[in-house]
Amino acid sequence: MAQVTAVDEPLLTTFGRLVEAHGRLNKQLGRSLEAQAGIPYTWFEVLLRIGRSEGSRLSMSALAEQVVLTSGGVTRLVDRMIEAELVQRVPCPSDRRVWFVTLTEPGEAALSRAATVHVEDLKQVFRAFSEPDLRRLDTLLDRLREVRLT
Amino acid sequence: MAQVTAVDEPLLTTFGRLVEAHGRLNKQLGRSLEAQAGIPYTWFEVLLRIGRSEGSRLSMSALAEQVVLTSGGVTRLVDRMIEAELVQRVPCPSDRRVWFVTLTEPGEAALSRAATVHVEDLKQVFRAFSEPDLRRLDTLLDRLREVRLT
DNA sequence: GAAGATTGATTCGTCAATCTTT
DNA sequence: AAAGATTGACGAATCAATCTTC
Repeated sequence: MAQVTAVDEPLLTTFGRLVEAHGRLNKQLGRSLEAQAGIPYTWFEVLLRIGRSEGSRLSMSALAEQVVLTSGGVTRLVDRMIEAELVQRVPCPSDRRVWFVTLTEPGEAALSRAATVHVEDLKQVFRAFSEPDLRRLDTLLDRLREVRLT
Repeated sequence: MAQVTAVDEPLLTTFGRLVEAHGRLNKQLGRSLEAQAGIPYTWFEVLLRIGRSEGSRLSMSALAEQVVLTSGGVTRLVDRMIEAELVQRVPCPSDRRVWFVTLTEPGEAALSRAATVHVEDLKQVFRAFSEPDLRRLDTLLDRLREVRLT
């Protein structure tokens, strides 16, 4: 009879599948987006998060929180996107430590184009998933993304 | 009446949640693993994949496929782990282009320790999830990780 | 010539330290 | 002193080119 260790725990496999699913999809969808819309997936995330936010603007730290990067990482990411003229830095009038990031005109256009491309890809990815399955997955992931390790 | 664009597509949100859930959990669990077991999550993945494989060995390319990295990325990853004496490169007798990676004695020990730590963390993460929910999530992720974009 | 693996150049994000504003 | 943001030094993965073996 084989010894049972932590290595056999099913939770390990479930989490491994999350990592693998993310890795594979991110790679494939990222390539497709880059090829068809000309921007990396990270940029798309930034454009989308800003586009969906209250007042269409996000502070650097709010953006970092949403895209799950460090503040230093976001500073550099936004630098590159400003270089590409897709976003702008706008000073916050009430707190001079804060910078807002907003979309430029070409930024909005890029968001719209990239979203169209990405949605088509996602339809393919989820082709074989039923509506109830999709809703279940969405709900489970929504709960999962809120989890904090104490 | 607001205009409906691709930006409003629910699939976009579902995939965004996958990315966010992965990002958050990976960051937290990675820190915990590094702090308590002394190895990065990527190393744990490598150890686990090898430990679970037929004959407890994997070729470089099989490893790359499983951990979703490029072959160049895996070469460097394995280099670091050899440096730390957790794995070994073993030549394939029947095909001299191929190198197998196997666990060393300390590698097996590290796998076992890290798995224990990681499983405890995962129990916390999934604390609020019922057994049926866990099974559903596992099944959905398993299907998702197989998807290939045509 | 194709497959497996490695290497050089580059890119992107992290960490820790720093600067400014509150 | 704490919070928001940026910077220098560094680590880890990618891509494209290369080498070896099939």
